[in-house]
Amino acid sequence: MVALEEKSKKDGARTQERRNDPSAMRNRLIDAAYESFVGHGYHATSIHDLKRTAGVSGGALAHHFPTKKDIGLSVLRERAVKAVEETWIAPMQAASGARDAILNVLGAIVSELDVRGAVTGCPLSNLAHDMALQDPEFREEIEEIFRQWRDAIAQKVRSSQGPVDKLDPDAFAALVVAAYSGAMTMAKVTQTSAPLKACADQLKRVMSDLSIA
Amino acid sequence: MVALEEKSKKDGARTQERRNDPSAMRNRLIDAAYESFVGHGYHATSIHDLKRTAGVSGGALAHHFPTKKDIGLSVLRERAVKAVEETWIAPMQAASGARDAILNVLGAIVSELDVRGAVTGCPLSNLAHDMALQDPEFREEIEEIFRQWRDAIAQKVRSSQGPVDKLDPDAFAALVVAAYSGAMTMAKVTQTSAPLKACADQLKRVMSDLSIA
DNA sequence: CCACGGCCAGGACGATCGTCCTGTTGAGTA
DNA sequence: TACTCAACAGGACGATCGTCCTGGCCGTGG
Repeated sequence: MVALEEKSKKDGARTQERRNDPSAMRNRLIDAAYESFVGHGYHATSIHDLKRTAGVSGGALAHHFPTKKDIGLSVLRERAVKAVEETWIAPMQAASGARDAILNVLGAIVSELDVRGAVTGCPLSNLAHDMALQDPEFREEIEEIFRQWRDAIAQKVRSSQGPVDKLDPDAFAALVVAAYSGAMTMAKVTQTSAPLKACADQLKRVMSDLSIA
Repeated sequence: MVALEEKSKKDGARTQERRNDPSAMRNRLIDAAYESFVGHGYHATSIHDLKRTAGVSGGALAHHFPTKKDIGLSVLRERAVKAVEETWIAPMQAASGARDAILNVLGAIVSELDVRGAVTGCPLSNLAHDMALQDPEFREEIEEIFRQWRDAIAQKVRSSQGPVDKLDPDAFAALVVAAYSGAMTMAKVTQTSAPLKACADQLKRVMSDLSIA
């Protein structure tokens, strides 16, 4: 360390095989951040944790994301919105009836929870809880994602029910999102899929009684 | 501080008017911790924040709560459990019918949100999200509180419905808790009581259709 | 009244926080 | 090939984290 510089001793353990690939580097960073923010929380995740799990240097991180808030916003805008889109919005739009679409999504998530051991909860809900009140920009971003989520469900409910039904599609969509989100919170706490199963069963019965196709 | 000791100069700005009152000191600490943990989150709250808001010294805090985890456990056991008890369990047990009890609680909370400007969300849900996976003891404690909460609702539903109804009280209680918890998450994100109102309306209709008294 | 132990003030401690700085290397451009 | 700047490595920086230590004060049992 003092005078014995061994920068290229043999060839072993080079510092890094550096190759400039900004977008890949950026994606590694956001992916690691999304996983950690969802799994452990925004505040519980340190910059050092991200550097370690993503395997990047401080310089690279600072180059792509000057502050932690920048990472948080990018996670919301480029990962959270996509997760909701793939898990909920796309299946809703693709399905023929609202009832089956909702129950299928819930069933798929129950299966997924049963396969893997741990339950980390609803990603968006997790992010919402410790990011929403942290910064107004966070809150607005999350609010928009929730809105699109509810709208996709409400839209399908609207097109699936008869013209004379006096059910409010928006309010019912809010109930579905709330029930799922809250059930995932309890699933996270109990580390089982039981709360989600119970809510899915109840929603099934409710939709039958409310004549939602 | 060196040689010029001015411990009783006139009488102004004494260090502290110390009076040993351990239980009051402890309560101030837990109250401040509960408020901050619920409002800003467990990880987002530092020990220094607690010392400042509660107005206690480091020595006092270390005496009553050696570690941050100790504060967290005490907040769960001595405040969170009581909050759920007062807000939900007691009203459920006191009411004659499950339907009115649930709708009254939801209505009261909506009014409360409208009175004050900000929405911090469901206290237990907030605590659950960034404490449950932090420590197994946290998780078990929160799980037990959720269980008591659901049981109180299920118990009232059971005693409010006819003997031939094939509704599962436990599953329906899970739906109520999940819907409320999730609605409060959205209310926190939108900073309005609208999501909670929507869910309350839907639950009202659902309970009518399910013949829950 | 005295001594003793619980109670509490204030600050030190190493670790780690988020950010920024310096220097080097990669890959286009001319 | 020579130049240039974005992309990256590695570490320094002050601030703050959670914890613990020293020492003085309070109230109670003897």
